[in-house]
Amino acid sequence: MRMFPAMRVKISGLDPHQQYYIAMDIVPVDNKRYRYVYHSSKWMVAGNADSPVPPRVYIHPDSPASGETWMRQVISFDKLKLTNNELDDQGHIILHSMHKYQPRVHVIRKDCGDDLSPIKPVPTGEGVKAFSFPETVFTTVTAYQNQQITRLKIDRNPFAKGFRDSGRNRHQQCQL
Amino acid sequence: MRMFPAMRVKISGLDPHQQYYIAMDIVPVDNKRYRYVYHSSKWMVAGNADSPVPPRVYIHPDSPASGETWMRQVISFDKLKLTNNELDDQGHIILHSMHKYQPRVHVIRKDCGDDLSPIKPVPTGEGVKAFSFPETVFTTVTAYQNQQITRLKIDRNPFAKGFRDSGRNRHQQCQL
DNA sequence: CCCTTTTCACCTAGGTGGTAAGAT
DNA sequence: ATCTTACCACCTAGGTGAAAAGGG
Repeated sequence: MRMFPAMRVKISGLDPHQQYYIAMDIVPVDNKRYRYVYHSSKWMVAGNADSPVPPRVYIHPDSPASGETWMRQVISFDKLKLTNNELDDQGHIILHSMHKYQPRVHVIRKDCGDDLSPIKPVPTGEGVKAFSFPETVFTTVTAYQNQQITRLKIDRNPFAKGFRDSGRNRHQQCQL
Repeated sequence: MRMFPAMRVKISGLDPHQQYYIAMDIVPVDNKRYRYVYHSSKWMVAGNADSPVPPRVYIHPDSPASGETWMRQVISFDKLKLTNNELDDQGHIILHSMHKYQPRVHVIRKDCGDDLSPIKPVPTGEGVKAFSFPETVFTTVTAYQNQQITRLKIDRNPFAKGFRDSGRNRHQQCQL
């Protein structure tokens, strides 16, 4: 499934005439598993993290493009897909439920991206830079723990419009 | 709007490790305008062609890719879009209605595709080859002239499924 | 007990030909 | 008279949270 809200970034300082790949991966914040304590509305440590999963990378679909192209637009990662299926073969990013994660944005000069692949770790070294934003750390769930999150999603995600204005007309049907 | 059925090609003889763009353009077959004569079920010349339109090229969305990748798959042009609006700014291919056209497939070695653009003619010369298939010539219309074409489209295009099995249940509605 | 999966109605987004109205 | 456009019901394709069912 997709992330919502999606990560969106603006980039400056690229060489306008150089080609780049932009990619995202998602790394564990710590070595812990969490549970949500309802009465205190807090995430609490609930043991050690599950075993690591295969590394996956989301390569932004506009890649490769020139620095000029990347800098002209807001770069959105709304098509990135997550799964908790460790055997996934769709190229989705694999995460454990009930763990804390940090998304990272990678800017990769085209000549350094030869072994860039959705199923290999992001290359490191010359011509590759990584950026992460602490305010984007999140905790994975399979069911919402927090009504404020549910409200945010229903109010802001266009695909959830069916749950706004909820009471009326929702269960009427027509048998022809 | 899209073409249906779409052009689909298989390519062989590429260098597996060379990168290529694949593109399509659509060129006039002759300098004539046509009309359909119903009683004889034939297209007849009905004057000279309208004035030329801005050149457009559909660059296959998998471009660029290696010869190996291109040769492994059937290459479909089903996302290509046509319009009769000469002022189109969506990058669609512009055609006159009631004219005869021939689609062409272009194979462009990556290093020869530097000035490849949806709004410029396909480059020619070394590293660029064009292919056309006479059986794919077609005549443009804004309304179908021929019931066999209508039937083919309804029977084969998944989006037209609503017109199959036509009589039953089509006009029932439910007023809540 | 708590977490996960499945199924559902309800959306977004957009591709069909029919039909009636519009244009030349 | 003939071609074109705008609108419509009906599809495909797939993204929502709720609720029920499943699982350790």
